[in-house]
Amino acid sequence: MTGNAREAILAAAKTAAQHRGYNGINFRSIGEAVGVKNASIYYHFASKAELGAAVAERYWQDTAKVLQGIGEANPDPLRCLAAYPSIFRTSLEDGNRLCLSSFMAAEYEDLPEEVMVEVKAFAQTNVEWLAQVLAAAGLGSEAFCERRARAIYSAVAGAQLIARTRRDIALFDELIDSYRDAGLLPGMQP
Amino acid sequence: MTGNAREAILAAAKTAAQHRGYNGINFRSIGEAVGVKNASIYYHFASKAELGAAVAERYWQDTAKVLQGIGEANPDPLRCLAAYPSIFRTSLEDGNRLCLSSFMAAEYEDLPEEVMVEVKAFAQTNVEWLAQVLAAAGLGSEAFCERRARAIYSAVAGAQLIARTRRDIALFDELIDSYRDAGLLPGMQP
DNA sequence: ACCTGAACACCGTTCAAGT
DNA sequence: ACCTGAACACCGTTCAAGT
Repeated sequence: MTGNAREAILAAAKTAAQHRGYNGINFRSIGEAVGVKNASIYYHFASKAELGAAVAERYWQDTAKVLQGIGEANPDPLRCLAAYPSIFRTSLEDGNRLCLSSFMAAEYEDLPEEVMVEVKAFAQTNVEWLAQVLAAAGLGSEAFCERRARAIYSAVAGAQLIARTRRDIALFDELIDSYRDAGLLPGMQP
Repeated sequence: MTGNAREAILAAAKTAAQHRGYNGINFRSIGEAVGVKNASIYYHFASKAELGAAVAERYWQDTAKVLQGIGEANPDPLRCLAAYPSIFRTSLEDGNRLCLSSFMAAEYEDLPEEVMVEVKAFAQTNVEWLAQVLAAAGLGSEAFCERRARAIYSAVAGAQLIARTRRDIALFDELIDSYRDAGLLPGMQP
């Protein structure tokens, strides 16, 4: 049963971070949600920075699993690429949340180094997965695929950011379609 | 001479917001920078929300002027489009700052409605300018140009967000080049 | 092993008071 | 007309103390 409160704190902090970013992680609110006093959180996490890093770490690890699942469910690399934006779309669907990484990218001046490390790991996970799938689709050299992977990742993150501002999932879909029409994303509807 | 302290407060708040977002606007720090006590700021701005909205409003108005300048300096619409990303690049050059709008898009759950209105005006200004230039370049129907304008804006904003995280302007340039190679941005080096 | 109350310096905000 | 000091509730954090 050990780690039960720790898990609950982590879950509450993740929800808060996805809605309001690192700055939105509030020890008193989390304590309330979990059923402990805010001082108790320090028994489980040495600081807000450590809690934030733990949230971000788990976040990119979860995303890595989802990406792996997409790869396994879609033997055709072009289908994988078509499914990729759904990760970002899901966040918007689910309470108009922003990708944790984009959030923290915006906040980064206030971000402790240990949190930043995990944010970078998230981007790295996405880019590596995309580069690999682009290569499997035979779309170009290794260097080209990595370059294009970075472009896709940043464009999709931008689409999520903008769509969120308008609370408009249809706008997100339109932006992704435009990327596809323009040739940034390899063609094919999901 | 009236409005002198008001201007100084606005300038200090703008700098803070460009580095740390709306949450980074700190009345005590701004008071110190301006040479007044934090309570005095309330004489000029009724609340942090009003100050934030004033900062965001001036920000999109300044950007509108820069866009107009690009249009006047480049009779060729394709040259205008090639110059567009420079607006976002300049922020990164100048202290690795993020476009105020992207910042506030990330923070938006905490953003007072009056600030949000100005953030949307910034996006609108960019998209309208882009759509007009795309149309002038004869790149398609009005509907197509507006759609593509939104895609360019969100992709460039995403590139700035990601490049900022790595404190790497070269990455920003590479992403923009990739967008151009892929066909999202009409071709031609700036 | 896990939690708490009380305190700290810091924040936005208010307000009565000063010039 | 413009500014201030003192107070408020709120934050992250610490720490001695409880079970």
